[in-house]
Amino acid sequence: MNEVFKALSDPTRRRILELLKEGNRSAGQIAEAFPIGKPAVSHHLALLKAADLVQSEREGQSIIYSLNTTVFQELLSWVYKLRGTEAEPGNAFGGTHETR
Amino acid sequence: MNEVFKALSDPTRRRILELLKEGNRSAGQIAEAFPIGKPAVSHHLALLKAADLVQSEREGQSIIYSLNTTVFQELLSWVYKLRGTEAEPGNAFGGTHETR
DNA sequence: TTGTTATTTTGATGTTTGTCGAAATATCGA
DNA sequence: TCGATATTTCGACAAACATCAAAATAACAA
Repeated sequence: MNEVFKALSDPTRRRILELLKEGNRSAGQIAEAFPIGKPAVSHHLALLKAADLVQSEREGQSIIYSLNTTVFQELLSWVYKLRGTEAEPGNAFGGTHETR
Repeated sequence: MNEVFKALSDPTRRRILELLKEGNRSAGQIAEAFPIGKPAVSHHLALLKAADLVQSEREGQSIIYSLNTTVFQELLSWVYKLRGTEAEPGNAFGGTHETR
């Protein structure tokens, strides 16, 4: 979980996630969207992958990155615990464990 | 918002938040709960305060810290946007804007 | 195999960060 | 005011981090 928060602490990495939200992208396409070099982006992607926030799959010469939304649930749980009100919905219909 | 993520990227600061969830504490009480010195804890508290994650109020010689849960809502919104399913509940009864 | 494209790894550099001890600031009680 | 307690600020330092240019790796095409 520490890796997740560390990964989210950098603005570039958060914008990479927001970009991947729009659709899967190759490492090169992601790099083009930022004013930093490809090695730097590659490094950010490695950190995001280590945190399990993204997945990667080779497709020919390219490597396609995509969001891995499963980890976001853990993140949400952590925030909910702090906030006190234990809503923590898994979907739009209500909580997974109501607290009353 | 960047300050929030930066603040959450350190394990000690996250544990401070979890400690304050149990109840308000003075800076000294917080420092006692961690194996690092008081100046370090004071620094962490300053970052948490700059991120608006905690509030502080002087009470005699002590300064009492408490959670400021309002910022967590922004944090939740950010995660929800990424996750795709726009549930984003403000309470236990459902979303603030259903997406269908 | 040779050359081209896509991506990562390496080595180096400047910046930021977490921590410390010591000093400074603030409040209270005698 | 003086002394004790509580907290923060200062100055310094080592570790971690983001970035770069250059080299290395991997897949494809000719």
